[in-house]
Amino acid sequence: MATPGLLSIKDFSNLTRIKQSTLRYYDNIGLFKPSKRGANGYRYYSLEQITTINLIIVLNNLGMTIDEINGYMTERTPELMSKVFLEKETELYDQIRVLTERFNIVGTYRRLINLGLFSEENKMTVEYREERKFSLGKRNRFTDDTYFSAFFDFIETAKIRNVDLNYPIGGYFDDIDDFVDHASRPDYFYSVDPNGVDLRPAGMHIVCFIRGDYGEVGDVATRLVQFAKENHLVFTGPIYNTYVEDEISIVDPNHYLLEILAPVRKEKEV
Amino acid sequence: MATPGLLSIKDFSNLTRIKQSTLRYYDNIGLFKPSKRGANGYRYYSLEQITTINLIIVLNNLGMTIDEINGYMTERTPELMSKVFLEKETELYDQIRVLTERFNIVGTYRRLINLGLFSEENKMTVEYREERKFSLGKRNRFTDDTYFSAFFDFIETAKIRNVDLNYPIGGYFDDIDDFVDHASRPDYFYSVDPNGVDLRPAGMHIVCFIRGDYGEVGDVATRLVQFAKENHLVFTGPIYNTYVEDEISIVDPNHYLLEILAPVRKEKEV
DNA sequence: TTGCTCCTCACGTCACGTGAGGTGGC
DNA sequence: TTGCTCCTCACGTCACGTGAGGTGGC
Repeated sequence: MATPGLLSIKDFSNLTRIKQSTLRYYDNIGLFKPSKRGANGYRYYSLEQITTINLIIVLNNLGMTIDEINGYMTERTPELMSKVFLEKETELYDQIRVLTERFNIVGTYRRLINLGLFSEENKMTVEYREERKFSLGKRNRFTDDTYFSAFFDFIETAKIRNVDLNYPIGGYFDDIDDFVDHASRPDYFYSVDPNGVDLRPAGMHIVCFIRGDYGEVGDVATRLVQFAKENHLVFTGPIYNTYVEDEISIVDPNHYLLEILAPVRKEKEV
Repeated sequence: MATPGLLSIKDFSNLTRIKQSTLRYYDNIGLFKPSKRGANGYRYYSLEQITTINLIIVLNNLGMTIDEINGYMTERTPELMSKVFLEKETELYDQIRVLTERFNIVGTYRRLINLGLFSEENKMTVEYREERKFSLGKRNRFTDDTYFSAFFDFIETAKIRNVDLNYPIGGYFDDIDDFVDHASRPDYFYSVDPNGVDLRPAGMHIVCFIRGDYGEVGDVATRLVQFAKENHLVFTGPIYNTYVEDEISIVDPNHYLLEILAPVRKEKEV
């Protein structure tokens, strides 16, 4: 400290934990200038400037731009700041919602991937599955030969129907007959959104994992029927096809991993 | 659609809701190229490219940089992505915590400002106040004439003691005697952190608002004692000085608004 | 000719961080 | 002379968005 009460840029930087480069930058743009300049151009800051820089740091920490902060440097009243802060709260709330949504998305993908990693392919088993929420799209209409025609519709109407496309996507068949009849053309597409409005109830399911591109399921539908017959099981609900490994985790489209879930109960003995 | 199954940049942009400028940018940097270029340089995208761009969008929405995404375009396995996603979840969780903290900070300032807006200055009243959390700093030692010497210590040790400096700051006196004795030199500074480890209990308080710069409280301490005497009140705890309007909402330092709280109970009748 | 779609190229953005090259006082 | 602190200036960053100026086909 050369002059009493005045701090060099180094001391002021250490005290406030603001980088020297930032202090120079704020000086250059006119946001926050040192109270004195030495003959050699050195910057000197006064103790009183701590409250000013604190204002800047707090507003900056609240996510305000330099421009906004600059505006409040000369003109701020309790009434105005109360209003501004209320708006900031709304903004922050929205940002938190977006990040929470992302958090759910990564978690959903990760859990599906792990499900695939711990499963055996092509083997049919009967397992208890907990309930899961999801979001059905509109009913599919395949207007031409391609799988895409209905898929486009799903994508295009997703926003209107509040279906979040960031989650993995699955195919839904009203019943086993539909699945046997047109296994590569689901009656609906759906998004595996854990906050969706539709519900897959808990219960026993035939579970089978198979590999292939979208819509390629081979003869799994008839094998499903066969397996049910052999094990005295009756189908009790829609068929769920969920890609637990899709383009997100697999490079080669021919190796996506599909989980097929068919809710069942035991045949009643006569 | 000139070529069957191929989409112009406009159509592809509309379908995927990705801006044309973004598609051109992704092409330029080599992240995502159209499957064909016309003789005139026009870009044409195939339907199959939707899954690829979906991968990019999803990873982008998860907050990954273009560089990270580029890395995963050629090399990704379920095992790797499961690991990466777990790390992303941690990152996102931290970001959510930061934003939640900011949300609390703006809310705290706003509520203090509103408190000031609805209060009358210089008037003493007795009011019930709910409990509030806060964070005490270390005990103050004023090594020279200035208010700053102790304040610096508070700021410098804040990080070590986990005291969040983004919240408004107040002064704390062990009892009314200390306040009368050295009203502009609190025994402690504290941060009005709603997640702090210290607690101001609920109860009746003498409340008074006065205006002035930091540490300028005039004769309010003796007036407090006088008021208590007249109203047969006994002081039962520490004195809390909170700046409800500080540099954050007031330009002129001589007009900060200070709230003084003194917990009291009625004198027992003999 | 007009309108539409598409192209390339260059520059702007936001809040700094970094590094080169140089100065001044002990 | 060496080491330290400070200075200015210029360029880089990140993921695009914007605008100028021009082309090609109906």
